Amino acid sequence: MGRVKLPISRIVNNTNRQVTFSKRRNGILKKAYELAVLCDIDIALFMVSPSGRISYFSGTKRIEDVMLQYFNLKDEERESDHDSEGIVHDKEVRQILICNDTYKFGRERTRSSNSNEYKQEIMNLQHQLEIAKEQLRQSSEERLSEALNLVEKRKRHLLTDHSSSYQETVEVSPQLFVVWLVVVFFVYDSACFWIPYRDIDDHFFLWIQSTSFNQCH
Amino acid sequence: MGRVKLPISRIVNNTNRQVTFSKRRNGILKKAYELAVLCDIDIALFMVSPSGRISYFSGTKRIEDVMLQYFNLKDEERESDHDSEGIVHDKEVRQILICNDTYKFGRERTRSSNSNEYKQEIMNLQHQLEIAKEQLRQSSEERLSEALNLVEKRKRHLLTDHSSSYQETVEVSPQLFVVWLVVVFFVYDSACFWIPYRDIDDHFFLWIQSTSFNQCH
DNA sequence: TACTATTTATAAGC
DNA sequence: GGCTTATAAATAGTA
Repeated sequence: MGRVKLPISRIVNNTNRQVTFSKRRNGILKKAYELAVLCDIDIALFMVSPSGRISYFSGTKRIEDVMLQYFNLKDEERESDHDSEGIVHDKEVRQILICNDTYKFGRERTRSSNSNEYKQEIMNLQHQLEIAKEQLRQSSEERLSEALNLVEKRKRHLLTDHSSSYQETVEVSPQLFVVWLVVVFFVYDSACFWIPYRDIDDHFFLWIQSTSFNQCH
Repeated sequence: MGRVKLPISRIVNNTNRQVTFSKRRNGILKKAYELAVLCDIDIALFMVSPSGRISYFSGTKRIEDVMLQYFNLKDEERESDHDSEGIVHDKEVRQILICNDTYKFGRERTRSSNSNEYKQEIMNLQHQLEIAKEQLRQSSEERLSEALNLVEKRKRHLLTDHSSSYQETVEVSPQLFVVWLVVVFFVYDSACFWIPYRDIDDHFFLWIQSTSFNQCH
C-alpha cells in the first residue's frame, strides 16, 4: 500500500529500509493483536530490527497447551498430524506448568552465573518459591501431575540427551543445537520478556565444542 | 477492511471466526514474509488456529547471525574488546567470540543493573512471596495462582531488562502469559529457525502456494 | 471459492 | 520520530 507499489525485495536504501521496518512493524503487530483477539487464538510474533532491537507480540490463550501438544507430538517423532486431544486444559495444570518452567530456567541461570549478592537473594526467593510450588503441585490431580511430568521429561530430553544423540545421524537428521525458551509475561499492566541466557550459553558452548564450525562456512 | 468496520473483539459466531482466521492468517503470514524480505530482518511468527492447527513463518536468515548480532549489541553497551563486524565471518574467531560474549553477557546483566532498583525489587519480591505463602496456607488455588504470577512477574523484572515498547498492547489484554518454544537446527552449513510442529519450510511452501504470493512475481 | 464495497495499511513527502 | 495524502492491500459480507 502506498503511493507506489513496492516490489518485495530488500530495500537498498538504509534509511528507507529502517522507516519501512518501523511502519510495517507496527502494522504487523496490530495485525497480530487483532488476529489474537478476533479469532481468540494463540499467536507469537518475534522480530529483530535491522538495528538489532527485538520486538515481539504474543497472544493470550493456552500456550501451555500448545507446549503440551508439542511435547507429545515430539514423542511421536513428528510422523503424523495426530491431534492431541486428551490434553489437560485445567487451570491448575497451566499454573504448575508455568511456574515450573519459569522456576527451572531461572534457577539454572542463577546457579551457573557468577556469585552476586542480588542473585543470591533471588536464588533464595526462588527456593522459597519452589517450596510453595511443590505444595501447589501436591494439591493437584494425578493426571495433572502426569502432564507436568511429561513436559519435564520432554524438556530434559530436549535440553540434554537430544543434542548428542542427533549428532550421530547428522547426515540424515538436523542437529539439534539449542532449545530456546522465550517466556513472555503479561501481568496486569506490565510486560516482562525473559530469555534464559544461561541455557543458551550452555547449549551454544556444547554445540561449539562438539561440532564446532568445521561443517559451517 | 471490508464491507463494515469490524470491532476488535472476539467473533462469537464460530464459522465467522474460523473464516476470519483463515483470511487474516494468510494476511499476516504475507506481511511477515514481506517484512522479512523488504527490511532484511529476522522474524518468527507462530499461530495456533481455533481448531488447534499450527501456522508459522520465520525468516531465512541464519539464526547464529541473529544471536551474534544480539550478543554483539549487548557487548557494545559496555566497552567492547572486539571488532565484531570483522570477526563475524571467520569461523575460528567467531567461535571464541560467541563463547566469550555469551559468557560475559551472563555476568554483565547483573553488573549493569541499578543497585537500588535491584534491592527495591528484591524487597518487593520478598513481600509478594510472603503474600503467596499466606495464600498458600489458605489453600486458595485461585488467589495462589495470581500471587505466584505476581511473584514471577517481579522476578522477571529483576532478572531481565524490562521492555516497555508494547505497553499499549498489554493494556488491552492484561493477565496474559505465553511460553514460546523455539528450536534452532543446524543442518550442515545452514541453520533453520524452527518452531514446534513440522518443518518450517513445509509451512512456508504451503503458504506460498496457498496465497497470491506467486502472482506478485 | 470468488467477488466487491469498504476499510486499513503504508510509501512518499513534509 | 510524527502528520498528511494518494494509493495499494487486506478483508467482511455476500453469491
